[in-house]
Amino acid sequence: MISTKGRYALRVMIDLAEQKTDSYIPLKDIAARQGISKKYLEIIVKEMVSGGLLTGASGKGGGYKLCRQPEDYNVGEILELMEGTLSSVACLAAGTNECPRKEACQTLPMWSEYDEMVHDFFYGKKLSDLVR
Amino acid sequence: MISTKGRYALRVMIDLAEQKTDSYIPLKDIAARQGISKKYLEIIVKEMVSGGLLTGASGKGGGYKLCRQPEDYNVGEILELMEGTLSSVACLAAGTNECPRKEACQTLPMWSEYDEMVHDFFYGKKLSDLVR
DNA sequence: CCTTTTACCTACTGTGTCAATAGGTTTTAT
DNA sequence: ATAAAACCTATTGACACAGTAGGTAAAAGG
Repeated sequence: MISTKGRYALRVMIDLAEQKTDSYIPLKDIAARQGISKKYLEIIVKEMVSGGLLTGASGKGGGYKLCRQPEDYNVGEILELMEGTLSSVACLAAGTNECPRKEACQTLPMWSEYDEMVHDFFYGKKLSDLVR
Repeated sequence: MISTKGRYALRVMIDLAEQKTDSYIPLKDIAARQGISKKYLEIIVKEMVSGGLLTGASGKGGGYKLCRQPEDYNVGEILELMEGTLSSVACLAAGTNECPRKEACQTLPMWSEYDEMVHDFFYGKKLSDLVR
């Protein structure tokens, strides 16, 4: 299951993509519009900044903004950043030590095929596709 | 992520589908072949019996067997039984109270589309497709 | 009847993640 | 100087995951 982290992150991205202005948008406003705890969003947005999805600016007049055009983001990279992985099974997630049953495993090909389908689905959706 | 419950259940089903005989197979043997704790498998297999995937027989000569032909099972029903749901997001899982943002939500259509794709993938795979 | 083999049952546990909350400090524009 | 914002560290309660432990009931063979 996609956790709130991934889902909220996506909603923040959409919210920002819908803003007309090029100035920074305070998290307070985003939280209010989306009905999400601002404190919790802080954690999420922080990861999005360090992951290169957003830029933040402190101080009065500060906030967050996209650092690319909406059509230059895809949903997959957003979800993968927040969820850590999009893999369906532990043995296919990045950074996992190889399964000793790898060669004999009768389910691995199915999981691989599944993961590829999921990857293609989310990496094929642009942020701009979700904007009103 | 698919948990060990779902993955192990699938391996048990495949293991049973590969047996030539029609007699009951002791869990001990399945656990040994699959390299999974027998105690843990007990919990999983119990759910599979009550879910109608397997039949069990106590006593000497007892064990477990499939109650249908391998081509009459699909992977989706096995995973859904063990995982509870295959839904990608909480708001689409069965038994969840409706999201108040449902109408306005800009991500819901994507999650629905995704869930449909996942459903079709797993319900389109038969157990017999995974047998050697 | 007794023993062996098997499923079946209840309970517990350590670890980790999820979804936040709390309370600060630093930065920046006015 | 002040207000508004991001940024930072720590903590928490609830729950699921992945088992483990120790027993009871059932069935077959001798």
